[in-house]
Parts: sequence; structure tokens; C-alpha cells
Amino acid sequence: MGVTKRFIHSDYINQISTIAKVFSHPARVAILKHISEQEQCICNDLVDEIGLSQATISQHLSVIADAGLLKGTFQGKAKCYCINLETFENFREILNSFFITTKSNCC
Amino acid sequence: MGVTKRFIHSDYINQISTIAKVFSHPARVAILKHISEQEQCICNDLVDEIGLSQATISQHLSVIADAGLLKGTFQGKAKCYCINLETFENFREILNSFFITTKSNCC
DNA sequence: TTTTATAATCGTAATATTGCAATATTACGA
DNA sequence: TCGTAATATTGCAATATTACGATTATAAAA
Repeated sequence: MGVTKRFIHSDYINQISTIAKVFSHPARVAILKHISEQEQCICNDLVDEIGLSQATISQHLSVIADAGLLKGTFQGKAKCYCINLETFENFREILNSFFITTKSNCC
Repeated sequence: MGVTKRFIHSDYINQISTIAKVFSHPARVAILKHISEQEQCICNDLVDEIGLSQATISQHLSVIADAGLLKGTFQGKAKCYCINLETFENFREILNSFFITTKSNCC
């Protein structure tokens, strides 16, 4: 057990949960918020700002990146992580439409 | 380790992640979708419809309910779970405003 | 080339989550 | 009250997630 049974659900249902999962950890929300507020951002900034180890921040960043939410421009030693606004906006619309189409018919 | 360090984040950040967590499992998304499509809904319907055991469905339901997303009208043995639209709409607005206020300044 | 700074990866420990069988509880009807 | 149907809870096994120290990889600077 302990394995989420994704195969019993539709692609749409799985997509919603996959998107939500990215935002289900406060560190990842904080990382996105911080990146969005900076002109540019390297991982070390995040370590100081958020208060988790470099390894942990890096792990969370890769989760966010794997979801397609980051564009990384390598600038020498440092790295400029930027939010992929196309994907981000896409996620917003998908979640928002899920909320809007979910109504209550009883009570 | 293994414990999410919530205390290092702001209430706002934690709120976003807490809301997202409810939707981060496909079974919970499926439950909400199914409830929204029915005139009324008892747990047994969900077991047949979703394909998880009664115990598992009941657990997911309590996660959704704990978040404030359900209004349960007990009708004798059976139970009519309904979506709490006030909370649901509130969650939609909170998430949507998070997305809207998160911009990209570089790249 | 060596050093230095930065970020990714590895390995591991701890906790959380998922799922289900078994059992308990609840509420109704006979 | 007894039996039954519906849902909740408990206990447990398996897997996932979180976090971090240590190590590695990479690229600029000395």
C-alpha cells in the first residue's frame, strides 16, 4: 500500500491532483512567491530567504521544474530561475475551471 | 526529518499549501467531482464509482470534510455529503489570487 | 591548473500518506 | 431488542515525502 492508485482515475482527475501537488508544500509556494518578487534569483538567495538547507531547496526546485513551472537561465556559476508564465497561467486556468465547474446540487 | 517545517513560513504561504493539499490526491478530486454531479450522494455510491475500499473513501472524505469543504446531512443510515460552496468558492479565490499575484520579472 | 562559488545528486533517517481488512459505531426497521 | 445496512475507526504494511549532511559536478576567477 501507500501507492496512489492513479490508474483508476481519468486523465483529467489525475491532472488536477498533479498540479495541486506542486503547491501542496509550503516551501514550494514560498519558492515561487520569492522568485516572482525578485528581478532574478539564484538558489542561494532561496536558502537564506526560506531557511531550509541547500539540498532541500534544490529538491523542491526540481519538483517545481519537473512540473514545467520554471525556466532556468544559467548565468555562469549562479542560476537564474524564472517562472514559466505560460505553464503557470495554464495551471491557473485548469484549476480555476475545475472549481467553477464543480457545483453543488443538494442540501 | 520527514516533517514539513511549517513554522518557517508565513500564514499565507501555509494556507495556500494546505488548500492545495486537499486537491493533491486524485481520489479526493474524484470524490468532489462525483458529489458535484449527483443530486445527492452517499458514501457507498463513491465506493462503487471510484473503486477504492469503503475505508479508504471514508478517510479521504474526512480529509475533505476537515478542510471545511463538505456539509453532511445525515439521512438515516445513509449520508448526504454536499459540497460547502462558500468554502469552495473561498478556496478558489485564494488560489486564483495567488496565481494572479505571482508574476515573473526576469528572463 | 588550482581555487572558489554555486547548485545538483546521493545516501539516509524520520515522518507522512495511502490503502485495506477487521472491527466498531450508528441508525433504522422488524 | 435484534438484525441489518451504512459509515467511521483502528491497526498495520507498503510506499512517498521531507530534510539534511556529504559528495560531486560545473564554471568562473585567480
